[in-house]
Amino acid sequence: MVTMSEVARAAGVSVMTVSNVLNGRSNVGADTRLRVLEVVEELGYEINLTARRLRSGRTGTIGLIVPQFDLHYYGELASRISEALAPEGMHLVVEQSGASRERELSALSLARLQQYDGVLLSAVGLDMADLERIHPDVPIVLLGEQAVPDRYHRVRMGNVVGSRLATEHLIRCGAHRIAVLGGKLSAPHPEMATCRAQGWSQALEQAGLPHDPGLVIPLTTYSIAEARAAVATAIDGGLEVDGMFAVTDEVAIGALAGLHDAGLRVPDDVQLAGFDNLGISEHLVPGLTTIDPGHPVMVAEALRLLRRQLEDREAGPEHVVGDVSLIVRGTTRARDTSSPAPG
Amino acid sequence: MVTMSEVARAAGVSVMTVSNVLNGRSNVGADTRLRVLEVVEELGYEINLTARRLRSGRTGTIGLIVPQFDLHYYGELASRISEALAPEGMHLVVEQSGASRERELSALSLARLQQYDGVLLSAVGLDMADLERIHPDVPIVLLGEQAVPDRYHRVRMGNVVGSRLATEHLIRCGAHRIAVLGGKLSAPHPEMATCRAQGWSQALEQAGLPHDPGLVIPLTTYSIAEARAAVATAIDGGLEVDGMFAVTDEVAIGALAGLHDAGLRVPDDVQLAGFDNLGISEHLVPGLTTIDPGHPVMVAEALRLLRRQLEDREAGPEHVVGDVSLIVRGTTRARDTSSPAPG
DNA sequence: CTGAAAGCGCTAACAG
DNA sequence: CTGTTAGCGCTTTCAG
Repeated sequence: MVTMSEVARAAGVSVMTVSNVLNGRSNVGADTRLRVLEVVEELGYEINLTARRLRSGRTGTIGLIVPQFDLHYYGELASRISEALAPEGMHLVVEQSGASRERELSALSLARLQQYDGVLLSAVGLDMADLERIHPDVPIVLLGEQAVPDRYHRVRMGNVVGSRLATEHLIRCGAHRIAVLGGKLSAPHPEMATCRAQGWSQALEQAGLPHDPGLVIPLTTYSIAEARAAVATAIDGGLEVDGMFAVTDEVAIGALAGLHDAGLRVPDDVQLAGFDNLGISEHLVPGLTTIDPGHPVMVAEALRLLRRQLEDREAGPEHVVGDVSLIVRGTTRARDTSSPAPG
Repeated sequence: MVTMSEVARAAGVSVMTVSNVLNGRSNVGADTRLRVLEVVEELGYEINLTARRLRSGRTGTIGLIVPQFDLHYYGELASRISEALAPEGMHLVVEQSGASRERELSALSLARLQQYDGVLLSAVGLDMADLERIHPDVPIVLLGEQAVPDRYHRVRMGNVVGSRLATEHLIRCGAHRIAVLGGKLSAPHPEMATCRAQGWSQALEQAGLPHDPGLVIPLTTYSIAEARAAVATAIDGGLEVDGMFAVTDEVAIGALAGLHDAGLRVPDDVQLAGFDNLGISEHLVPGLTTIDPGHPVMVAEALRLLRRQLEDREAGPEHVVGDVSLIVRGTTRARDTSSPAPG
């Protein structure tokens, strides 16, 4: 393990000069700089980031904490953020909180947070009280829908609007009985499933269509497998629908399989719309009609909020809501002109 | 920011005693321990992991470096490893190397590697020479197919066997002209695409079927979108096949869409098999016939090799190859008994 | 069972 | 432009 002082000795300079060279500071002569770099190369020296961090407090690393690596949404999110950070010379590391409150709390321990210059937190298990208790001195931006104390910076999607858009589209295309897959009518605090169910019920209400609890197919993990089983079971159990709004594309994929299991065709028997516009959604057969939450903007905003806090620790919290748009594909029919469009 | 010495002072003990309590060492009296813990709680003290790391060298963290977060295979891998590590009190952080050689090399800089107790590296852009040059003093386990210097510990899938199995199954089910999507017939060093193409050609050769370069549909990113376009283009360009072996499930998903674009039905016109058995593959419509690489065993082996090195830095390198198995689903037809099964 | 001293490798602050 | 001094917060080592 080569240290900086060994480099300094070999180059005949002080450690400070080596440090200055390595940090690109301009207070080093050109020839000295060159000699130092040669020795660095020669000895194969690499800086000890841990020591630098202990001394300087900066880490050069942003942490992203997500509930599960294997939900496609989070993989895409991580990928986007990582690419956006690279040009700024920062790098991203991703941790999985495992969706359990306990592990999420442990991921959020001050000890772990301190390892990052900033943290993007896509929490699901934490509630208001947990977040209230935490007083990190690391900039944090919350991604997602849970209710959070005002002092947190936060970026979230236009859940209600998007869900209403998707449901309205199903209605325009002729669906009259529309289930919500993964929806939740009430919860102690707003969360993704309740926000999206709200948009669904708003659209149905406005169109004078039923939106009773019988049309809600609840889910707990939002996995493809669970969604598939839930849909097949619901249909086999007598649920009659001609449309379905899935709260995420991930569960819409499960719905596609579950409807097929139940002997129903999409979009002929049941039309389907999702939310998230995953990369894969375009390439399903049929392509999934869905809501695009404007991923690039969301990522850019999240990083902007982080940078603001990095530059000014006292920056007042901002609360950004993304713009959504409807993406029409094959799981919904061409607009049914025989039935009057509402609104 | 509360420090250990503040806790010590408040508890009326030395920092060493606080350290001993926090590390669960047994050389502290029960009452002292209790008092320390009370003060820790009271002051909201949390250990500074950076300082601990600088002094002790241990980090409690394993790093996983993958080319891309948004390929489903890596998301699933990361999720599995993270869950397997949690019970051991270690935790996983994942980095994206971005598939470019440059960023992969930067992820592999000693500086970055030193931040982990061990590293699981799923490299793609690195070649033999790069890996030869690196002499990390952190335990590393390579996951994947690239040729690596002997001194590296390594876990890989049964690529050739699996691909042969998949192709043989297509043949048994009546396919005669079988393309390989994403295959590569030659490369400077073995890699996933060449290994899997090799299994494909072995099966065809043995059955006396064609396996000429015209049946190879090359890919560069192995993304769904690229695969879809490549398949549609190949078919539109006159490629006539009744079977297709996709080197990954990810590209098989693209093939499903591309074949549909080209007006071909799966499995009626073209049968399809993939490799990886992703979580989603079971839930496609039709379900994807694929090769299961035995994920749990691969993960367990990778962690075993890591532990071995952690316990004994001089542990001789091991080279593990996983067992594969064929998973038959709807993208292949029931066995075609009218055509003689080969072999 | 508890404590004092030393130092991990680096950088901030200042002196020359 | 370069060097010296001090110390980040912890754990190792050794002494009581």
